[in-house]
Amino acid sequence: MKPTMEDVAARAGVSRALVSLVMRNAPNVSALRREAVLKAAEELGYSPHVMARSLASRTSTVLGVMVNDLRNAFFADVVEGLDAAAQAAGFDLILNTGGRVPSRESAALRSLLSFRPAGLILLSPVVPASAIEAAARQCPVVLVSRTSRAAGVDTVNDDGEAGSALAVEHLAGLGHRRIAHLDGGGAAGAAARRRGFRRAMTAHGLEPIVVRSEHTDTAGEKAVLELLSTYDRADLPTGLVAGNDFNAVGAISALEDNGLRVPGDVSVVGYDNTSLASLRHVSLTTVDQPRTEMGRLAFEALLERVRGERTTPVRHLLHPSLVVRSTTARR
Amino acid sequence: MKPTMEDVAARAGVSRALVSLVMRNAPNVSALRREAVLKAAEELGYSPHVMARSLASRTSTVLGVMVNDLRNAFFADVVEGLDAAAQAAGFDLILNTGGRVPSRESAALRSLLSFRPAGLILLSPVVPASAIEAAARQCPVVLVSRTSRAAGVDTVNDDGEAGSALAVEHLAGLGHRRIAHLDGGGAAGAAARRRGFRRAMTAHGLEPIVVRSEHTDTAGEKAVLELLSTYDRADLPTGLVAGNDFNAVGAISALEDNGLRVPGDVSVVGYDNTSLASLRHVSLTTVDQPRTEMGRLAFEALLERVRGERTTPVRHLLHPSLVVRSTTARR
DNA sequence: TCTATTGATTAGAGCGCTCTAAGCTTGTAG
DNA sequence: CTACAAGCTTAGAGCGCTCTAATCAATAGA
Repeated sequence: MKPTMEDVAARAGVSRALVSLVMRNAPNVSALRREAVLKAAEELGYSPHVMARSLASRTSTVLGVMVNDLRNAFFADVVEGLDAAAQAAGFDLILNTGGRVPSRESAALRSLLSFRPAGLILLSPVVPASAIEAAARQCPVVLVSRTSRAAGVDTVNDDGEAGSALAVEHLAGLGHRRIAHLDGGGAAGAAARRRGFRRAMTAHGLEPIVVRSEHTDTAGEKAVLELLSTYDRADLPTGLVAGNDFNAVGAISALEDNGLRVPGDVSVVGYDNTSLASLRHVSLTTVDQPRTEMGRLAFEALLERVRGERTTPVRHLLHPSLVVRSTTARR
Repeated sequence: MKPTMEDVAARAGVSRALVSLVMRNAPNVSALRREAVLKAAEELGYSPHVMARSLASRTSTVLGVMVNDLRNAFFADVVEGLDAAAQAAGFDLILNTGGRVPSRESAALRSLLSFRPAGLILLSPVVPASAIEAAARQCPVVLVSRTSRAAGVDTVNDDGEAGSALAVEHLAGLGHRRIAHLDGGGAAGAAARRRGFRRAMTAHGLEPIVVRSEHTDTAGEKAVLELLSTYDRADLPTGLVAGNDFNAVGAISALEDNGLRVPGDVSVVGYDNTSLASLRHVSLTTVDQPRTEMGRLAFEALLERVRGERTTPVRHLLHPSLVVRSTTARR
């Protein structure tokens, strides 16, 4: 059995309360006793029991994190940022996945709440807003990649509209006029990207072409085939703004299979700046969001709430940036 | 403030102990009272306080998980498998990263242990064996992608030797005689893969060629350039067993840049079967480990220990399989 | 009718800690 | 010599729950 505070106290010849003070390194403990306690703790291999501490102090150092899919590199990066910030501030993460299934997410949420966490960070949850608001009544909640109007909920999002606009501006700047967007459908963030594309295109006096697709490489291929069948070669869009990197890579494959060179004939821009994009073999021009930073900001927002420094909601909208590589060229 | 068991008891007109029984759905509670308690709990939005429960029952439903890098898709997959199994069995994960830095990992370990978890699962930790054994004295420990001789420690590893052998046999079967391995150096699992390569080659009466490399795409490129500079075109290896998928993709880029076609002139096999490998654009023949399964097995091993069903260590060595795609062809 | 017996319920101690209020030393001033 | 801070230390209640042992009601057996 692990030693308890009582054991340490006995060995150091002091009271349990004093051990407690030393462990929380409170002031007003004489150096003599402090040393003695530390020595005893060391010898016994004592370390405080977080749960007991949490119960007694009515405070929590636990943050509940729900991520719908860890395999998605985006979330993994956010969690990394989150973890780094949390660890530095002495918080622990309890992690759950909901798999983008509302019922499973609800269960995951309940499970997290039963820890009475200091706060909750939900990465792109699909549960109804009412469930989020209910959770927010128990502890501060930060949403990543999802919006909310609730007062107890902070949000951290990347500006998908701005990202698409960046891509459009890049292509337009290179002289492209016929530019198509491979739309991500119902995927997270797809709507904003589509909106941004439309807006930027009309702002440049260009006709927005939107092809329905998905955030996968096979869908990217299919979308290109559809373009090829609806347009004459001469009228084919010369610029493609893909829904994400996978989608872009699929599109590139299909283009090359059909004798079109990238970026010689068609320029392609991805979205997400995944590790895939940076491979020399792929070398995809793409839009990058500050993912780790998003995790850090989410934690920071939570911390402010936990500390009671802020009660009004904050809505972070992070600026994406364009990473120019080898799949885009002057028209 | 969240309602407590006392509140529910008061509302249902029963004792706190009865509420406790209902919450743990113990037998020997009359349907009448059970209903009343459940109703009261529902109305108050009550859910048990896991930490208090854990403290009182002297049991834990928390599993500590340390992963050195979540961005690595391998670990993310393992954690997914772990999480699914744990959730199904009513366990919660508390997650930490150690970043492959021994000192940070030790801190992470300490932090996990302060939760008095039911068990610990360490993914490819770099802390010294003594630290792992110390942890194992406090609770069962399962190691993933790392071996141990300690009696209190179970291990789950993929058979890297077998994986490399699979790749060699595939290439040899296609008629290749000059086969080189792009070695992963000190990366996790690299040693086993190298060993397996050597062994399989000599078993086939072939001369093993090993080029020092790393688990990145740029290192893959460099390794190929090195091969090109040391061999005449006619003597160049016709088969490459890369350290991992990224490495393989880098190698392919370099080969194509130098006028060699894949798989026309050179066949390339990757390792890990990452999402990258399955992209049609890449379509890499590669070795797949059952990653999610590894997570599941790790949890299962832990559960057996927690339940006291087993006290002798178990060493899982999982069989990889070959996924044949388009980067390998008959010589 | 009385006592076992069984099943349902509850009182109360205790898990390992925190925290308030009280107690004990000193040292210094009156 | 007494009074009184100021600085350390500790007693003890309590966090929300579990669990043992005791209580109580109801039924069965003699």
